[in-house]
Amino acid sequence: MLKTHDCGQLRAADSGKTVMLAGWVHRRRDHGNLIFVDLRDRFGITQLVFNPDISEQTHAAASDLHIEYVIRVVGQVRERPEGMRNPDMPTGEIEVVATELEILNTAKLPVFHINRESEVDEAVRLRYRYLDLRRQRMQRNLVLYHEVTRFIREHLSNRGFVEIETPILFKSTPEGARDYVVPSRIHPGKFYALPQSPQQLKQLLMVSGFERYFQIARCFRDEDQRSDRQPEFTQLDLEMSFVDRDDILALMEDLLIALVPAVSDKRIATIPFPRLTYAEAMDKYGSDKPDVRFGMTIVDITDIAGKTAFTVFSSAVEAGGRVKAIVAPGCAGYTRRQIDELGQMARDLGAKGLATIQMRPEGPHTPIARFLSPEELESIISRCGAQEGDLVLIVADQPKTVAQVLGQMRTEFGKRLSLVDDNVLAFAWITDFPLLEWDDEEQRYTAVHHPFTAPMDDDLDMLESAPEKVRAKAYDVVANGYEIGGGSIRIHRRDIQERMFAAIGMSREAAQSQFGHLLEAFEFGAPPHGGIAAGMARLVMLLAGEPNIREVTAFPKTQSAVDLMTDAPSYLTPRQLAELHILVDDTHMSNTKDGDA
RNA sequence: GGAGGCGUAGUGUAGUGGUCUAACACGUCGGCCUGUCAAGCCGAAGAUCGCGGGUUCGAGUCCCGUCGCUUCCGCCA
Repeated sequence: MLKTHDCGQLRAADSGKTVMLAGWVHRRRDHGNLIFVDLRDRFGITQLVFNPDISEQTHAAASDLHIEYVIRVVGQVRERPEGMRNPDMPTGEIEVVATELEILNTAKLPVFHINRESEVDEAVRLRYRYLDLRRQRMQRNLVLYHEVTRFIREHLSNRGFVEIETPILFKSTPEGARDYVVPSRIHPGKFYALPQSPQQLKQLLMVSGFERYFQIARCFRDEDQRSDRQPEFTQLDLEMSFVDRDDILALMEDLLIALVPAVSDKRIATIPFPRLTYAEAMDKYGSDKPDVRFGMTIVDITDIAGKTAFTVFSSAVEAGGRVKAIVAPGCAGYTRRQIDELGQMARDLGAKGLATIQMRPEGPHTPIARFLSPEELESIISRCGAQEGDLVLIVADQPKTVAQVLGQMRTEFGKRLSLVDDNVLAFAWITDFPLLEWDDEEQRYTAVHHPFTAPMDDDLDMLESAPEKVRAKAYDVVANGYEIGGGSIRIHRRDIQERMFAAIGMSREAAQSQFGHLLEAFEFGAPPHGGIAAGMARLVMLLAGEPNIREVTAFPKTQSAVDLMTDAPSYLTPRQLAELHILVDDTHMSNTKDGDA
């Protein structure tokens, strides 16, 4: 080892010891004679002192040090003189008086500040990610990620779970997300697909009798990015046999309740986690991943509004729509311009318009006053529970649109009015999802969750007659407006799985060629089973209080799925393409003969 | 595929049609300095204002296009 101690380790009790430290020059304070160097390694920072009275040669060498040089130092630990201790740093009571200095490597000037937490353009950070990862924020976040992973592995291992790896080169299935594919050299024209999740394989492991499986699993989905979505990501994936829904929920809830205090200072809002059905969540929060840290729930005023003379309301109700409202506390004083901006936001979200009631001291003010009787207005206000000083926002439309608009506006006001506490994690379960939904584009039903999700027993006989009414044994765990994980009890019988494939418009032949292995496995004694998968980065992002998952990902890709550091994806050489039996359109070839190579 | 935001020295910002011959902070370089810890003081260098085109007597500033990053919608079994 080039060091006897790390830079976060030495204390007053170590004074007098001769030590060897190695790391990066974090800062240098050159007083001409005395030189102070803050030496940084992964574990902390220790102050070095170079004094010409101790070693003239070493002091002269220290004059040539620059930021981020990699050095090794030999010296004596010394308690700092009274009044010169730094209570803000763990090693602040000591310093190391350097007697020897070796420059292990020089460093170009970093393109951004490594020794301060200043904002830097993210493209620059990603281009030089190895430098960005030296900074405190990323060091802290990646260590947290590791702690979360380690905790989960121990927690589940202690409960009889076995971690089993499943292949990354797998089979393409057209259901679900777009696949990332890998050409086969040995089998011209054939492709592997990278797994979107280990779903089928973990179900097969249940057929194999492992009973309790988990995996910290890499997954790949070729869809557009979001602040909480990367093209490749990691899931905590788990599956259990001989369980029902509440067993999975209890396991996951126990895990999260134990995890949060073990790795963070965040407080869990409510234990046990609240449970909402999908219908309740959409009704009250306008979202299937509601932020339940604050109220402002959506109020249904369809019965009152539908009878008014305001045709926007009544015609929406006649068309099968709903009229709903949220109450923004303390916003009655909004200016005309602010109200107009809210109206524009509502239209941008898909509403035809936005009705408002400003609860002013002199009485309710609303642009639609002339369409409402005083009793109707009073009735709406009373239903919403609006008080003086509040602002009521009303949207009339099809249920889906109303939920979308008011749900998003609720989220906006949650931020705007600081109703959300960043130190709180408000977990909740969303249950009773619909099994299927109609897809206009494809002109068929598609699985809301995935086609292996079991229908509720009571709804099974509607699978063919009223597919949209069938509820699934599916559940999501959400926190602070993010979907943290989702799972279900699975189908474990061939006949029901075949009916499910038929319900999503899949022919027997297609089912056989794509999922024949699974159908066949179900005939060899598949136990009842179910599981859940949770996005690791989303969870760590919330634990770290970060605004996106790139901040907890070592080497993330940009929104256009590019790695700015390596420039992946890149062109292949003609020789590589030939070997893979791939013809690429001239317009999509590199203009250099050797591709990117 | 669509909508919005951003792009000015190494980094972060200011500049919203006319001494902008582009300012400030941090950093960098040179000098001084033996107790600093975001060290201090003095001085200096450093920017074809993302790229291309247009409007104008005049464009960092307005318009069009394009590229990059980002947020959201679609998409994400």
